[in-house]
Amino acid sequence: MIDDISRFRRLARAVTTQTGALDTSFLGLGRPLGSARVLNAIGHGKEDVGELRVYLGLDSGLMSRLLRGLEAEGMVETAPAPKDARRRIAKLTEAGQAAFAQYEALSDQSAEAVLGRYKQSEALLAAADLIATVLGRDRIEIIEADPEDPRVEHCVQAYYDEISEIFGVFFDPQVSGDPEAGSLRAPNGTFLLALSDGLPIGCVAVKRQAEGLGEVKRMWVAPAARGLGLAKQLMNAIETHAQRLGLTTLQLDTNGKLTAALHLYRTDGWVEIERYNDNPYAEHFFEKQLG
Amino acid sequence: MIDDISRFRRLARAVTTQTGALDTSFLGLGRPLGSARVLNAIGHGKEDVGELRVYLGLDSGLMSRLLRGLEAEGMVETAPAPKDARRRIAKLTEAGQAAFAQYEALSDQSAEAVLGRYKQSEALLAAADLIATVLGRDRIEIIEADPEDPRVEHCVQAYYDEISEIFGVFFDPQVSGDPEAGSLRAPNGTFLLALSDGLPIGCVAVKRQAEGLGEVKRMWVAPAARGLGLAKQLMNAIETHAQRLGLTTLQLDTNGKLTAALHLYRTDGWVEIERYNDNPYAEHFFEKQLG
DNA sequence: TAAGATGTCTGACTTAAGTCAGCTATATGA
DNA sequence: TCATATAGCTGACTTAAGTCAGACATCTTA
Repeated sequence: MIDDISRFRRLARAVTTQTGALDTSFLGLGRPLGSARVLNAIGHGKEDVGELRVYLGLDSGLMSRLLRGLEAEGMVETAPAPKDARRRIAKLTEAGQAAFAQYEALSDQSAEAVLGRYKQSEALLAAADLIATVLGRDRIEIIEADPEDPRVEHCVQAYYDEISEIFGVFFDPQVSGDPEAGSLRAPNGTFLLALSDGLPIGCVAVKRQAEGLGEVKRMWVAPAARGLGLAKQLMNAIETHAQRLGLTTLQLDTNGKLTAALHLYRTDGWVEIERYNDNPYAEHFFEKQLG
Repeated sequence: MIDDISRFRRLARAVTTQTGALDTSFLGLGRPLGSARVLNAIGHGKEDVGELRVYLGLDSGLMSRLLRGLEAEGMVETAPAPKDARRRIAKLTEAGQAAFAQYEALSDQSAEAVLGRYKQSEALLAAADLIATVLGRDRIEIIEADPEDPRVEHCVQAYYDEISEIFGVFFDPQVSGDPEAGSLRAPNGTFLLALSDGLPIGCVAVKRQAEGLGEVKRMWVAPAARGLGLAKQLMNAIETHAQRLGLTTLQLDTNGKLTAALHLYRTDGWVEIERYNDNPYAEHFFEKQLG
């Protein structure tokens, strides 16, 4: 009755009821659900026909017909892909974008209706982030991003907020942007961002300090994504990128209060070394040889 | 990009992807989704054909045909309702129950797969409860239940755990059951239980103290259901039931630490009165005239 | 008890969704 | 450059899903 699995299945029912209602309302716009799904997927940036097919799980014949229908309606235009003329790229026309905007507005309304009627919506959103991230853990992507990308800035801001909180000191997030931004992009470094269905949930950066020597910085995982092994994934990814930048040794500093981080470094091939900088908040220093 | 509505919509996508996968796996059992839905709804206790139709949102013709199909398969038997021979009641046969059990096993497996791969599953479950309850707020039902119903006991246990926590004292939940159980059922009182899609999320009881005088007890709302106005709904419901029991005045005691409760009573027609018992944890005493 | 309402069923549809074999154009690699 | 693989398209299907009008039995109420 009140066992864990029932509790969790209840979530699926609740969301499905809600989303089912949305699907039905999608029909109100007069287009069958199949075409509506295709139109929305294109609107969300899935433009390659093959990718669309996989994403929507459709047969190639059906896909083709649905696209043909949307073309006849004037919602979509397709053209061969420049690099491979067998593949086709679908794009929304202006009318298509307008239709897509209508669907988006419907979805937003339904989300807003729930959020607006609940007072502690930050708690609700945190719960939503957690569940969406756990469910989507197999679809987390780690991408290279510019330090001035707003999604990176969101993570860096959260990172500074958090260490300010932990150390009871105010770390200036340099509202004008990360002062080290320049050294955190190629060829002197790189910034990696973890995305779960578009939401930034973690980051890590590396910065070249000397010939062959790099320092790992800005390691952060969103609260909703902790416990999924994302930190380890990020570290693996940054090591790979560091090697590509020609780095052979990595260093990093951290603080004893960050126990999860300490544990990760100690079990992931890092060796504790002597203090190598004068960062007053750093207590532990690590090094790892790559390759 | 990271606005509240996108964050919330992301949840719907994540759960739909997950549940969509389940729907597809339902097809693996060789029955079209429509019949599978009907079979599952019957298995979950929706036996009245009319209720089934509303619940699944189907046309009466389609409903009838799907039932006929399941009957032909030997999964379902229908019979006229005893009280109204126009209505029909559908029941699973033994074969039907076996098929239903297969679907349940599939659903459990998929929930278990997610839960099992996440360490802090209590956090995940709490988040799931919160979201499911908020989404299902319009479908919360308040029912009369026996004080020894396991769902009531679950709430009472949680109630005692919580006040033990708040007052730093151990309140004995009387493992053998609520000692006042007898006085919390008709004709001397009643116990109300709030259910959200089957999950108990709150309770309240009333107990006759004298001719026309009742006392409200065991008022509790689950953490996941706070902020939805459920306490007020429960109070309204218990007042109605108290009137039916012939009570004209209600009393209750509470503690200053329970600020939300205090605020509710003060704004819901209750008048603060003198201490009327020797409960050492009670600091405030209220009374309300009914009718 | 007759008139109207209700709940379900059936037949005759329409539409959407999905499948499959075979076609064409393009790319790839020995 | 020729065989083979790949991506998408088309025609000819099947199946599922949904709609609608009317039939019938049963209940309700004036």
